[in-house]
Amino acid sequence: MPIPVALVEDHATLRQRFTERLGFFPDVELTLAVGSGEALLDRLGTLPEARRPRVVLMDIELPQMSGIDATALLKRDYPAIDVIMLTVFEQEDKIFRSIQAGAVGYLLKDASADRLVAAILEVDQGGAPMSAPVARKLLRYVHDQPPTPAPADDPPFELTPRETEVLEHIVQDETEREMAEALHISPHTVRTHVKNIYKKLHVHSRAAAVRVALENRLL
Amino acid sequence: MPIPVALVEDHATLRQRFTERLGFFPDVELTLAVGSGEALLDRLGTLPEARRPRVVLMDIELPQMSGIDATALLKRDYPAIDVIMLTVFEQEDKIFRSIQAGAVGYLLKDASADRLVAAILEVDQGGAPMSAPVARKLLRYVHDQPPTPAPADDPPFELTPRETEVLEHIVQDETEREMAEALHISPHTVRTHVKNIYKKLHVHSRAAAVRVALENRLL
DNA sequence: GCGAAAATACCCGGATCCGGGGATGGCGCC
DNA sequence: GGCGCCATCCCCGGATCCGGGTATTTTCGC
Repeated sequence: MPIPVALVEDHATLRQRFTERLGFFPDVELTLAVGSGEALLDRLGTLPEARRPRVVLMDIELPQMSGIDATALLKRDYPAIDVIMLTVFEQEDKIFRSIQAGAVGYLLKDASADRLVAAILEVDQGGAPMSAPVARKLLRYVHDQPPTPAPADDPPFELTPRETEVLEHIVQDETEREMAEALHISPHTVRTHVKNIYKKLHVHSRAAAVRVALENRLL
Repeated sequence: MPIPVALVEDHATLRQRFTERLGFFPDVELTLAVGSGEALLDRLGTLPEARRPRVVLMDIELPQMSGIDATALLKRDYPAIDVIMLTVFEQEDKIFRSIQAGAVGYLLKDASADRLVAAILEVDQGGAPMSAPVARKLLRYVHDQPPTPAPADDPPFELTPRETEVLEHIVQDETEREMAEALHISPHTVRTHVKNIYKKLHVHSRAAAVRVALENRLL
């Protein structure tokens, strides 16, 4: 049973080209090709569920309603339908807005027919086709987000309970004398704890220790 | 010229298996295989830049220092080296923590040798190899984040461009003398910039400055 | 009871940081 | 031309940090 696919592309000649390119593949069937997001939503409203596409190829640059806005509305009303964005070239801000609108794939318009069909199949099977640069951008986005807290059971950098306590005071920017008073121990003891912490974190200064602590959510 | 690759895997038999599997491919060369994150960092410290690996295959489950912690330290000290995480099965929380530690690839340990080498080549060319489920998880993460706000026109804490530059070097844990050399200015100049930065961030030490910079994402 | 790890404490000398202040020149704006 | 801001440079003295070690006691699991 071929996967029913819809295409949203405002240029008629390009719609024709896509129709021809997909026509040679038995695994997919272009059952709908429209020129705008509005038209897609209108048509979907008239189709019974069995006749709806499972995957939509959505041009990101559409007149009036953008492909991103159309994707958001589509996913709102038909969450089971997967959307692959089509664009001429990759723009980072639009990649993220597409994904946040609910697209699960992102392809260049001039991708080969093989590539297109492979993407449709991958999406239909729960994947998320994207080019290498797009994947790297996603990683960078996740990397730049605030750190995801680690499960508490994972002992971070093998710090002992007392070392963790000292590290907390380091992050609070206390001097070693102040730490000693707060913990009721000798400043010499604090010094030794600090040296051991530095060794475990592979750092050579309290500023670096603070950074590792915050970046790895040790506290 | 084959890509120099390092492997961090605590089980000797698995290290041997990886060595054998990669041995048949002329595009990559396993130049280093160690049993722990600590050992990797130690070895890297003794290697000149030309002899360092370009890609590291990092077992996520390592005794003592975890693969994630090792990745964070590795990226801090050797940002040009790419890391591919190896795991037995995909755990969502570790995927994200791996990426936030700086990994750019994520593979199952039982991936075929072809898949492994393809991933190494992809990473080396700026890609981010991942399985379909992992890609879908990334998309879901991005989708679930609050919409990305436009960058504020207001510079945070009113730091001047030069002060921001100095702050970056502070976060990199350089001494004031090192900063002076890097920026081609006098250490006295760096000192004045540092004092001005402290005043604007309302802190009294570089550790506190690092903390404010990281917590407020000033860089 | 034993061994290992953790916690504690101490010393030394060098390096760096910190905060107080001062100064000059360039640049853009009024 | 004057003003304010930015970037630059300098000096001083005190405080703190850092890394090299060493040692003893306490705690905990076996």
